[in-house]
Amino acid sequence: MTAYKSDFLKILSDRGFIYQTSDDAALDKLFDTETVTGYIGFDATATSLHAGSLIQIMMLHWMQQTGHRPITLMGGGTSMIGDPSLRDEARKLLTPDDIETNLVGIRQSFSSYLKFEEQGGNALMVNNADWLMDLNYVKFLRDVGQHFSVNRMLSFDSVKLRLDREQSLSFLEFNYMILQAYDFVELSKRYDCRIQMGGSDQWGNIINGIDLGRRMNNASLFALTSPLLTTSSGGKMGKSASGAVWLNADKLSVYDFWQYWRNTEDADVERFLKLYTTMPLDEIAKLGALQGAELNEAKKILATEVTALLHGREEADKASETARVTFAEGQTASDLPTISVPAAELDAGIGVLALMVQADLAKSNGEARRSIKGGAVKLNDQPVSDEKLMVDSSALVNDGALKLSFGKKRHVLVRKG
RNA sequence: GGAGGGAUUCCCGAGCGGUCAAAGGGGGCAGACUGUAAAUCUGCUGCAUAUGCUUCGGAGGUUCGAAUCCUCCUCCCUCCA
Repeated sequence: MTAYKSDFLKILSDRGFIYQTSDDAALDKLFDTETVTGYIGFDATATSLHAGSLIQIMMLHWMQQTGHRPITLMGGGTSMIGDPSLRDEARKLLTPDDIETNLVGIRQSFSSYLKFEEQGGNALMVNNADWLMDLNYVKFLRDVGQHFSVNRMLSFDSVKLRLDREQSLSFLEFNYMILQAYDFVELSKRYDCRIQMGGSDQWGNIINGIDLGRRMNNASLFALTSPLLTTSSGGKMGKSASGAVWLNADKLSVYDFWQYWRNTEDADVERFLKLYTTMPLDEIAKLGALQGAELNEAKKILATEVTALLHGREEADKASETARVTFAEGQTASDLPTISVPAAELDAGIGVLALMVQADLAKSNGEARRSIKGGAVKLNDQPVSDEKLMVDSSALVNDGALKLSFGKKRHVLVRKG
């Protein structure tokens, strides 16, 4: 890596965000001398983003921190079509209303990292539905389609892999890269957006946008991609016990979010500190140098810092304290994720299996039953061996709550509600 | 348009009339060991439960009995036009 002069690229490079750029020198100069507008595209297929998108979000964050203007492009238009790659028959298409709801949810987590206009910042959130939905097919083909060579499109990895593996590739999907390229050009026209960032798998698509921009408007556009993140043992980022690591608190409690980062593998701690926190690099180096069990301290800091960025310092500290009480002292902390069971139901007694499901510790009675057989379930720290066990109000020992545990790490408090 | 091949549980992939809720691997979860880590080993991995129910692209049919055979449909792939 060359030594960058611009603050933005220097930080990104030092912290491990950069995989590839389209023109190192020119890009560096651009960021060093101008206020640059850049964007990253996101799906609008769920009401929340998850940890897998966090690296992209952090890039935008740094962009704004170093004086530039980040744009989050929501794929409202492309989400309308639905991703054809998953071939389980006709996935339910998202309605405009669904997408609108999703955008609201997603915006919520973005605002932890970026300052939008109403927060006194210059960040923008735009939706590609604004220009994609009204395209005229013939006009589009003439204006845009003429610039694409199918020969070349076929040579892109995303396409080639599919063809080589004899998997089907719909025409619709084939067109995604064109739409994405068009997005870039449209943004450059509307907002003078100069750079598109994304994961390294997006390289081909971004390059297409650059070419298209040059051909249509003689614009000079840039690409920057980040490495595709996996954990050291090869797992995908953003997955955990209960599924995706959602950013919105209503989909994943702050405590569980904290726990996700707390359980980072040793080998990933330093890398993650650089990518997902804003801590100074020299401090990170110190933490990363810790060995063996001491590394656990670094993991706690990682968890708290990442959580603080998203949910605020106060919430992060609370999660950290809850974890300390739970694990270090073996006590029952009152801030563990909590569910309420109607008083009448609890007085009458409820089966453990049902309770497990209600607490979201099992997806079905069957799964709960199996976990009990496997010795994974504890009630108030006492192993549960009888799947028919009835739980009633007498189990509320800790301050009006009972603690239901699945494995060593997942605990839920049950209260009468 | 012609000829052939294929669609299996989260993924890959066996099965080719009963012993199939369906081999094996991956992934995921739990247990043991640890440091709330990794690696390793073990167990679990359709739903409900006391021998019940719903699964093998879809709809019918043959049979005591079908993921397995037949018919039609849908989608995919390869070769030829």
